[in-house]
Amino acid sequence: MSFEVRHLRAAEVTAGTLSFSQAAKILCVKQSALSRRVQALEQMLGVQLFERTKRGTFATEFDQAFLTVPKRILTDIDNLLTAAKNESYGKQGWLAIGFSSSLMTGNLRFAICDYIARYLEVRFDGIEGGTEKPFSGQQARMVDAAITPALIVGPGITRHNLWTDPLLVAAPQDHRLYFVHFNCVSMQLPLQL
Amino acid sequence: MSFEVRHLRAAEVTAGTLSFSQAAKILCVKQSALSRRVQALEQMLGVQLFERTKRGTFATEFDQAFLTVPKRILTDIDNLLTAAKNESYGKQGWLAIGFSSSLMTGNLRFAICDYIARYLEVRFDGIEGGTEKPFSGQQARMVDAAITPALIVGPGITRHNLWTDPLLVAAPQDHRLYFVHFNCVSMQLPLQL
DNA sequence: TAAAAATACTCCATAGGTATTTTAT
DNA sequence: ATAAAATACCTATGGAGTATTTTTA
Repeated sequence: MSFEVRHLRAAEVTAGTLSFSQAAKILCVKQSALSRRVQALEQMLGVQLFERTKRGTFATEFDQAFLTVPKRILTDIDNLLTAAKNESYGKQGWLAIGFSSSLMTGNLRFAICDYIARYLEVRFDGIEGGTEKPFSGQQARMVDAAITPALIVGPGITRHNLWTDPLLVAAPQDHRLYFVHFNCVSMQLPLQL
Repeated sequence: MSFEVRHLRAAEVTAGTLSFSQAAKILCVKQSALSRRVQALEQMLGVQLFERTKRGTFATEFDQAFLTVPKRILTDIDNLLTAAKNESYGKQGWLAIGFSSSLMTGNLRFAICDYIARYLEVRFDGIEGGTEKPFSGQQARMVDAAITPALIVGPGITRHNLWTDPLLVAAPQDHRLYFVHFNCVSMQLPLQL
């Protein structure tokens, strides 16, 4: 048997619901099918991910640590599909901003909404990542800029402090939209830059 | 049809060989099967990845940009499988070293072989990454240390120069094996540290 | 009783193999 | 003539549904 995306999806949803039956409903398969999927995954990994008692399903300690990686993989895949659909994308008028949902509140949310309303000709695409350093390395190349509390460094990446505490914007120095739109965002943000 | 890992593998290998026939051999399937896999992927993405002329197969412009992401996803998946297999792993006696295959030659290869032979009680697990900054972000937490020409920085990561040119070892500062075994590796490496 | 998970059994969808065609070198 | 890619056709593997069992609340 080969490792496939469906195994990761099964683990993800099951970990979310802590119930095979519910997870099966969400994934539109029967409980028996999902049960086997997770079993197959566990067998391939050689690790037990869930503890099944008759009064509930629990994630094992290992699973909790394990799951962060699949989450990122699945996010990557989702973004991949989205990005491909918008192939025209890389060309013009798009601004893809990566962010952690936990940051999308208060001033930041307001500033971005304002920007979207103000610059209608720029299509805005928010790509949500996990809560922890969501846009490192190559992923940073899928978004035009990332707003993150984590430290992203690398050749060709510049940062701007948004607040005095380490909340940064990281973007490729030579990015096509850098000079055109990025500065616009900066201007609109009611934040010290 | 659902998007699965095999589609990414097909695209990756095909982009590497620029030949469906060769890629099929590598993946141990028939040329016809691979051809259909890639077609299915292209259809799902709604984008042409390869240009098939009778005098060769070429990656489209989009594909070249596109492929960096699948590469990372596949590396993540491979590491996921490796790491899970060695769940006992995190506990003791394991040393997971990430490296780029291009580096695994000459002195470095010799040094590591020597270390393996000398410290039989330490199980060694090499995790191979791509040629470019293979072990960034979360990935760095899956290996005990990475040997890389790229600059890996982050909170809790220390580096040691192996050569005077920027070939570094990056490892979490508080890593359980850091003081115990990492220094041993250092001692055994016939390199200036 | 009800509800969740595992399992035996069956079925069929589909991924892959075989064979063939086309076209270019 | 050879070699690569696409396609039609067929096969069979394995994933999913159905039905059943077990156990707990």
